[in-house]
Amino acid sequence: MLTISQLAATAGVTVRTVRHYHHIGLMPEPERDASGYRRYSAQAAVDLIRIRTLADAGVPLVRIDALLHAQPAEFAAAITDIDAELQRKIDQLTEYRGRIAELAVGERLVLPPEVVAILNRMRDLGVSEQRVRLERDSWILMQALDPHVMPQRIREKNAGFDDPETLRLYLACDQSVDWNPHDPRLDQLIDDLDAWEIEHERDGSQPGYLKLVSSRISEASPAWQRIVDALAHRADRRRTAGRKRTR
Amino acid sequence: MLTISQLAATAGVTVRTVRHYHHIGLMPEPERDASGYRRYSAQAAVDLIRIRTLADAGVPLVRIDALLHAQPAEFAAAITDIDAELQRKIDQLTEYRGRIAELAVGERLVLPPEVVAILNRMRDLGVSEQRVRLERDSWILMQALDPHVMPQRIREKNAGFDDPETLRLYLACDQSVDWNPHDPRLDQLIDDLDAWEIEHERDGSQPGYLKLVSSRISEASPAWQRIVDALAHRADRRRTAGRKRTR
DNA sequence: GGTTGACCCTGACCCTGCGTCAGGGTTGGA
DNA sequence: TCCAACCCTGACGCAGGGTCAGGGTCAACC
Repeated sequence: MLTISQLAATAGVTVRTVRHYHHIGLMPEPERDASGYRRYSAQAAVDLIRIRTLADAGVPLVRIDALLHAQPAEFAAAITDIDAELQRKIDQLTEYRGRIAELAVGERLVLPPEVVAILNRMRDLGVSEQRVRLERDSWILMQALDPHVMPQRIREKNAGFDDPETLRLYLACDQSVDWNPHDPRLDQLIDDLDAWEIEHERDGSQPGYLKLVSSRISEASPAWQRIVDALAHRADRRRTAGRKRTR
Repeated sequence: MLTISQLAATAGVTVRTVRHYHHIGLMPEPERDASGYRRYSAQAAVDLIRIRTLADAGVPLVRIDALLHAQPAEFAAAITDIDAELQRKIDQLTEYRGRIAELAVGERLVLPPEVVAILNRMRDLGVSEQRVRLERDSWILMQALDPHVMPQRIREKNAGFDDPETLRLYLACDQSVDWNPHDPRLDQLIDDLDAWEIEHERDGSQPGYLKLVSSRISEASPAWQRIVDALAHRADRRRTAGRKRTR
């Protein structure tokens, strides 16, 4: 007769593991001696080794009991099944590795290299780091919520930086971050931006992620909040007027 | 401002996931509205998406917070580390697959083909299925506890089946399973077995696993128990006598 | 016969990353 | 006013054990 630690040593597992198998019903509880110690037969050693053989092959404990009593055909089917499951997990981890490899540094964390290039171009143009982070976050949201517009936006953004007027407005906005919301320079800036939107046929309507973007911009600075609100208001008035005329 | 389900939908996770991240401190709890509902800023959406980008690449949640605030060098180091961990898991699962593939059917579950061949040879010789199972279990124990003697035992076993006297004794033992322990035929059998052990220079001493084997044999039948006990007793007497003579 | 160290027992919490109740309160539209 | 669809907290469950905590037992040695 064996004690629990002898049994465990025989199968190369811990005492805790044996008790765990009793707990989940994978092995029956053996007889106890006078002082309540478990006493195992040699049969138990054989059973435990067979269980471990399966467990060491990655078979989940819940499936082992059925497998030990299965006919060859069922057994083969179950093995095939478990193998497929293992393969699935391997594929999952392999995909993880692929993604991890792409997370090289910093902003590459989420964004494609074209966008990283845009952010670096902004830094070169003297845009504040705060504004660059906001821009980065806008791209993150865009990628999460509306990824198919990314190439288009990337082209537009680069074109904007190539156009002197657009660039001037962009940098002016950047400067205005800590202006007082009632600063008269803001009125001029808003007029210019509104004109820019009309010229570029932006109607100020915002699909999904853009609401989050402008929400973030408003959160960042009172001056910017005023700009966003004013532009939205004007665009809204234009749409209303447009409907009147076409009615 | 976003509700929790809007935030979750934005990042493509469940509401439960967001609450879980609050619980473990990965995301700070946001403001609550008058009725106690969580209210999220657009910033929270960005943060959650960045978290999920890492989580979707297999980064454990506990490590994400540090990673989000890491410098590029630390970040790269951590990524390398996590990648190694993923590779380790993949290797583990791949080894599982290899083992699973070897678990073709029934006795192949644990035993090398030579042993399976021995078991089949026993069946062909007319040995009872009970005895075959006992034999199989003996090999299982041997493989677990003393694997390096396997080739030797396999040769001995096959040699035994090639020898008519050994084979006769083997089959006689098999027959005796349900004899009464006081059956006079047992006395003769024990004499023959003892003689066989002397001739083959077996001294009846038992290393590790053999104790378990004979323990299992004894458990299986009272007649066998008597055989095991009698042989052990005689071998013991011989050893004592041997020591006396050599003293 | 007392001590010491190695065992044994049960019960319970810990890890991961959430899913899934249970048992409520809130909101917004028909 | 009612109903569906939200929201809240709290708790258990999963796989496979690890790791205390707080005790009892056994064997050997002094």
